[in-house]
Amino acid sequence: MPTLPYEEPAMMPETQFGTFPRDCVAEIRVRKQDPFPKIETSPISNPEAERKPQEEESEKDDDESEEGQDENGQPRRRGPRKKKMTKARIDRVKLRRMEANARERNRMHGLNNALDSLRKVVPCYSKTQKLSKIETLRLAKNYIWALSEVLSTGKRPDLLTFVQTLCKGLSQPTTNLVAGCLQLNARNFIADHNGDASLCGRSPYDALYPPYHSPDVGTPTGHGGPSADSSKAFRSYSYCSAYESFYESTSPECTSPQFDGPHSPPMNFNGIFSLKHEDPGEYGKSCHYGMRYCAVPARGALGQNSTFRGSCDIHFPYDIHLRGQAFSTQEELSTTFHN
DNA sequence: TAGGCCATCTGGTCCT
DNA sequence: AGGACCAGATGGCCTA
Repeated sequence: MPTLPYEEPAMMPETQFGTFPRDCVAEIRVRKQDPFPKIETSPISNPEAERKPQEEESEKDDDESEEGQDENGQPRRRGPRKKKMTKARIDRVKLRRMEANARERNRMHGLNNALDSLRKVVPCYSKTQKLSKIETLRLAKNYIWALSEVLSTGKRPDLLTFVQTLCKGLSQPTTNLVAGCLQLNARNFIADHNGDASLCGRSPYDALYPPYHSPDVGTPTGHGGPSADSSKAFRSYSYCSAYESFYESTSPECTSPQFDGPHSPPMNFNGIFSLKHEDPGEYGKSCHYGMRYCAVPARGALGQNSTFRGSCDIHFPYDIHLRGQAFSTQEELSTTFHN
């Protein structure tokens, strides 16, 4: 339903006051709409605001003032007499509407700023390819979930499972983005229509562990994104070698005895997940972690990862965990995250 | 051109 | 009374 411009709807409060029959809805609306009518009555108590418009007011107000006169022998309109919409009153309504619009704009800007801040602390951040709002929220939720799993287990995480958790419910383009962020071979990382990331195809990883297949792997919907076959944008390289060269250590998946497959991490750690944040502006100063999305194409040779490290401007706790040895205690892990 | 995403306006509702 | 919050409507922009 199209919204009405200021001027005509200036009648709105009047309508709510008396044009409608006195049914329940009308009464409720009358009660809820108090601010407007009361503002309208306020000029009455203000002689200046009231007298001036009467003298120099437009024909509109004249017409309104004549409504109750019944001067032409016409039957008077039913219902309570409408209050005059003087120029001052109209201006007042306009002003309040403009102020409300400005507040609403500021509110939404604040919300967007918060979303931008959120974009910067989730794994995939790019100034050139911003995640949509909904995808940002989904990824953030998955990220928290995945980190909660790290905290709850206190073990070096399974990268694949971590990525799978991150990508749950995300659109295909965002899934590709996350996969790119994490330097996975997109051919081996697709999502089924439920949004659950899956492994398919062959890779050195497959040679060690049976690939995890969703029983229903297909082209995901949403955004008209590329299917698994079309995700050639990502270079094909070994997940393990990438991992190892990137982290200068052996991939846990390549050495761990068993791939457990995806599982659902707990929603939180001990019922509470709190992560003390630095000021966003501090991220660039303190970050020295490697895995970060820098809006650069996936690199085949991740061994030369110095370029990634130097330009880092966000935290990536997952990388914090990967770089170091397995945290011995939950406290140590928490300390790291909180610092 | 259709669909997705976004910003903005707007009126309703709730809260202080 | 006034502000915050919310959701619907609308139009613009972008991309496949």
